[in-house]
Amino acid sequence: MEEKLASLFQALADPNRLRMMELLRKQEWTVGMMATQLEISQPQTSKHLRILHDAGLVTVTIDANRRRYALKSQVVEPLDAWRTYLARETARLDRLENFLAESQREENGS
Amino acid sequence: MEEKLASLFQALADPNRLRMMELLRKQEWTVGMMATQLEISQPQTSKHLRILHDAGLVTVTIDANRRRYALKSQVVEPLDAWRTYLARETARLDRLENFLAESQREENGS
DNA sequence: ATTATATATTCCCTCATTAGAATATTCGAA
DNA sequence: TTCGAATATTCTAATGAGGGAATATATAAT
Repeated sequence: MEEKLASLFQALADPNRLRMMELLRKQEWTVGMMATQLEISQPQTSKHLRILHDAGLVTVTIDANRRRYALKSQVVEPLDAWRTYLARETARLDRLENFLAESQREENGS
Repeated sequence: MEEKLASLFQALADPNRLRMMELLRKQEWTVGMMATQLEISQPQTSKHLRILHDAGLVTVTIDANRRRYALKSQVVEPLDAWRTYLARETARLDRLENFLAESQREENGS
């Protein structure tokens, strides 16, 4: 089990692939569309999509000489869970920084 | 944001570190305890725990010359979300396999 | 049949990651 | 202050991942 979960996280552990996942939340994408949107090369786009597909995170529909990639619906929830977590942590850190900045100002008596 | 999330997943994208996370769900652990439990070397244990700590997934309490590592409570939920997802997917695949095996038997008329 | 388009794959290079071994650091105990 | 236990760090070798360029494959259009 640990192995499988590790592969999953490995597939997600790349900024470009996460950007792809984000785009895929909204709609299906062909390789060319994605490459244009993300401003990365077509081969890179294909490679990253293959990794996501191998990890079972996306589906492919072959449509003539195009491939339409789509997000597996089951992935949305766990992905959101992490995004929520990260958003909360970031907010928490921001509040901490503000607090520390306040304390600093108070020390200076300004 | 993508960058931060990618680092998070990167930290989790290792079987040993996931085993650590699993152990940490139950209780706090010192480095030595974990090394023994997981049967990996002390330096490796320290290194992996450092990665988890740098990613903000665990906390450390310095206690004389020991360190007690604990899971940050906020990570339990998103981690569980993925485990649930994986369990469901595995179950789904198992059912599919069973179905295909059945179909095969029917074809043979046995 | 030939050509153009969309996508995938391969090769190569570079950089990151992992594990093991050895060493350094920290702290309590004697 | 010296010793031992617990932990961290460094060094090195092996493996893996990501990007660019070139090439291969598949399909539609002519």
